Formats: sequence, structure tokens, C-alpha cells
Amino acid sequence: MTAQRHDRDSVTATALRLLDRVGLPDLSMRRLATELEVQPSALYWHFPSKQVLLAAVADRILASVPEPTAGADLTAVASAIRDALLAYRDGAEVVMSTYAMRLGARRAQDTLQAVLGDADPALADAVFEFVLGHSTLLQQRMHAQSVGAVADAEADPTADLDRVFHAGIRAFAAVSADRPPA
Amino acid sequence: MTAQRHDRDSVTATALRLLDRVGLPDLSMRRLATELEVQPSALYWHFPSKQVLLAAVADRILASVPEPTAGADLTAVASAIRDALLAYRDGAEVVMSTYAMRLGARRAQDTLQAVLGDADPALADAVFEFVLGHSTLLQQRMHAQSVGAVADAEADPTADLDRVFHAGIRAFAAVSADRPPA
DNA sequence: ACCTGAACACCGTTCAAGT
DNA sequence: ACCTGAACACCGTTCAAGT
Repeated sequence: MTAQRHDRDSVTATALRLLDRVGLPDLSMRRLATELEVQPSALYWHFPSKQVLLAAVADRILASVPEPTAGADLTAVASAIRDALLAYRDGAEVVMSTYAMRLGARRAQDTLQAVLGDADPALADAVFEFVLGHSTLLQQRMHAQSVGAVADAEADPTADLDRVFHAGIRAFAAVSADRPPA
Repeated sequence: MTAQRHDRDSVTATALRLLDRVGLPDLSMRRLATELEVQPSALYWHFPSKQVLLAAVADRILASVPEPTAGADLTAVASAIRDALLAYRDGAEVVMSTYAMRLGARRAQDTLQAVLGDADPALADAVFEFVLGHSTLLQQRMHAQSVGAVADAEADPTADLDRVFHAGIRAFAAVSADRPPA
């Protein structure tokens, strides 16, 4: 009768679903607790703080990024990372805010490193930072637009944003291609 | 006797100083009000919401970015933007969070556009997104490190981060250089 | 092992009313 | 024009205690 018990994984999964439904500003410990039919304090048995909980959520968001393999190309990997970030509402911001204690982010960066071969390791980090910045900004704009608080009234900014993404990736791809042949 | 009156500009200036002192998580309307020796509700005469106040702060942060001029080079402009973002604690995150209703960000992007000449306009946006993402991540890590919650214990990550920044800028510079000659 | 109950020290925002 | 006072509906986190 007294609502089922939870563990780290189930709490994280529920948090991710709630994030996608209500967005990061409304993802509070109290609301998550309500969702789990539990008192807010119960969450602190599973996680020491909200920030650590969010880090676990960030890991899940990046879980769909493929393992490091030498076969793929930069555009594919960068797109996979972007898709993972955009798959959940405010996903990029969550990953960004917990990036310092990166767990899942490490894997994404390793995959980028692998695809860049023997290019400067700093380049893989730069690509990741670009994708993360781009995705965060994109979701920021999506949210502002839904609230109706945008300065310029572009009809469909999505197409432009896709061009920006590919312009960035093309730049990184071009530089990385310089090395192997040389 | 009853503490001097304020206007939009003085409130914004105080908010920026407070941001630099205590960081974004502790920059509350109530704390800012205390700083101004005023009731919290007084702030809402000057700004309709905290978000709009932060947008004004973001504008100030980017104010030091030079006006669009054809003479400069990409590295200089990108560095100026990064320096502006890093000049105040959590500056990059503030700019990022109010980017959707960009006012100050527009100028920074125009300056990038100018320096990139006739290159694809999407490239200027890509550079801006890279610099913003990079700077946010850098400040994030600085904060996490000061709290002592970092996964890896690098001695001095600053040098590495500078290499990442320049690796990114080099990629964009290389691609932009392709166009004019062709 | 996992949760409740109650408390502590906070938030952003609104609105009538004051000067 | 600019601010006070009081309220509303929230926050994250701690900690003793329960089962």
C-alpha cells in the first residue's frame, strides 16, 4: 500500500521524464518527489544534492552517443551528440551545468577524439564545446519563442540554426583533415 | 534620509558588481535589493522580471567588445569576446541565459561578421556559439574546482583550456580564409 | 534500506498603499 | 517617479524518527 520503493536509477529516470515534460526551471526536488509519491526529503537518501542528481540525468541524456570507434566521421558523431542533447527539453543546459564533474561527457569526448584520429586532442574538446554551446543556445531560443519573448520575428529559425551547426562542423572537419595527409 | 533613489542603470550596475562578488546562484532579487538598501518589490518598478534585469546585465558584460570594424582579425575579436565574458564571475552563463532576447550579443556577432568579411554569415554565429560555450564551460569548471567537486585532479587546467580555445579559433580562421582567395 | 514529518533559511512576484 | 509592507506560492536541504 505505502507506494513502492525507489532506487537511484528509477529516480533518475523519472527526473529525466519530468525534465522533458516541464523543463529545467520547473524541475524541482519537491515536484520530483510529488511525481514519485514521496516526501522531498526521501530524495536525499538517493542523492546528496540536486546537482548530483542532475549529473546523473546528464549521463542518461548522453547515453545514446555511440562508443568510440575509428570508423565514423566527424559530422556523424557531432550530429549524434547534438541529437542526444536535443532529444530532451533543456537537455543541453543540464549537460552543460554538470559538465565540470563530467561522467557521460567524457565518453562523448572520447568518441570525438577517436573520430579525429591523430589530430590535436584540443580540437576534440573544441568541437564538443561548440556543439554544447550551439545546442544550449538553440533550446534557449526555442523556449523564449514559445513564451513569445523574442526580439526578432524570424519565421522559421530552425533552418538557419542548422546552417550554423554545419558551418561549424565543416570548419572543424577541414582542419582535422589537414593533419592525416600531411 | 530615506536612502537615495535608483534608476535602471544604477540597478544594473549594482547587479553586475554583486554578480561578480557572489556568483549567479547567489544573485537573487532579494539580495540585490538589500545591496541597494531597498525592498525587493522596488526592483519591479525598474524591471518587469529578473530575466529582463539579467539581460541588461548581459549587455553590460558585452559592452567592452569593440564595434564592427573591417581591420581586425578573427583571433583578436574572438579573444575580446572571451575576455568580456570572463571579466565577471559567471559572465558567460548570464549572457548565455539571456541570449534569446539578444541585445548586446547582436553587436558582438556583428563584429565577428565584419571581421569574417564575405564568408558565410552562419560562420560568424558558429564562432560566437563556440566562444560562448567554451567560456561557460571554463567558468563552470572554475567554480566546481573552488568547491572541490572535480572528478579529475589536473594541476592547472588553464593552459589546456587556452589550447582548446585556440584550436577552435584556428579551425574557424582557416575556413574563413578559404573564401576570399577563391 | 528507504522513507516520513517537521523545520530552517531562503526564493520570485504581485499589489495596494504611501511620498 | 520611486518606494514600502504584506502577502502568495514556492524553493533546497537537514535531521531525528519511523518501518
